Amino acid sequence: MADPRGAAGANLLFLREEEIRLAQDLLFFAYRNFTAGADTILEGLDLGRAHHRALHFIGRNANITVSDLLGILGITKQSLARVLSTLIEQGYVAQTQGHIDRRQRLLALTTKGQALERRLFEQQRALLADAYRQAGAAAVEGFKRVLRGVADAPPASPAPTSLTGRS
Amino acid sequence: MADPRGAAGANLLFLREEEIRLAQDLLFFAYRNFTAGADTILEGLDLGRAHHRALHFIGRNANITVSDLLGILGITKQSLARVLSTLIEQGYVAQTQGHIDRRQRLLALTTKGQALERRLFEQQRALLADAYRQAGAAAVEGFKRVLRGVADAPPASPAPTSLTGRS
DNA sequence: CTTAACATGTCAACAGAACTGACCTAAAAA
DNA sequence: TTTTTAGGTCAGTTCTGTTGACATGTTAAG
Repeated sequence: MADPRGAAGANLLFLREEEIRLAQDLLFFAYRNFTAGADTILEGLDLGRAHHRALHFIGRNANITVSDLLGILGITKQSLARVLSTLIEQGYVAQTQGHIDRRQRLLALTTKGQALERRLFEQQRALLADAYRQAGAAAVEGFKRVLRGVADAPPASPAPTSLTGRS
Repeated sequence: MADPRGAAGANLLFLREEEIRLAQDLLFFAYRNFTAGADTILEGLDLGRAHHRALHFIGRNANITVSDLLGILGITKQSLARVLSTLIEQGYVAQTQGHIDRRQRLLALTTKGQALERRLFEQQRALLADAYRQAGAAAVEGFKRVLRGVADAPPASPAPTSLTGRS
């Protein structure tokens, strides 16, 4: 679909580029705003965003294994260990041994953990619900469609800096 | 949760909540995917995501002042200084004194800086363009509408930890 | 003209969250 | 029985953010 020379093509290209740059801006500011509220709550508890992420995904996947959680978060087990040990020490998360495979430590939120997770959730829910209301149902559908496309994209094509495309 | 009669209401509430939680997931994975490609490029240059952000906003605002950039990034000047000094040392960014107010140091990308910024941009452009294409123009409009709502939201309402059950 | 406010830079110390590398235990699989 | 897997832990490093204190020009106000 190359649109060689012609001011129309160049203009379209420009619009496209400006459109993408706008999206970059929006993603940056939106993501920051999205996390800011929860961060404020966490501060008062001596927890950080990493704790929130663990809490969130344990909440969404009760009795998840450590390695599955590692896979979702995309961090090393040493990084997770620090976060997880705080959450367990302070009673937000409980571990139980797997019955089928007793090497596994299944993770789940305690009542206290559920309460905190809900408090953090409500903060983000309020923000998103407002945005959803203002944008309308159709926009929300589009929002999710595009976001899903970005989230499910392949793991970054090789930077076209060299010609050695293969291995 | 008490489900006082009418399962319909509770069900709607459930759907709403699941919808929001899904959006939390999507935002997390999308944002990570979105930044991953650029991060890979930056690694090879001994630069980090913070450098990318500075590069991006200087590119979008030629001759921006330091304090305006600080305002956009939302970090301290000490944090920016570290990042900025690397970018200047390595010739990605140039400073010029303001003519109206000679205290100001106006920031702009050098040719080398523009080249790097473009390379990083292309990586993200490819990702977004694919998602846009698959989702369709209408979805893109909705995407931007919702995102703008989140980005422009007020700076986090006071955590409703008290009993003020809201308005 | 002096003084206060402002724009910017810088030194030092510290925290959060990621990383690598090495090594350990217990349980499951081969 | 040997090897692999799930998980834990110690130690050190990097990046990016934070405070606090202070220095240097420059502009604006008295």
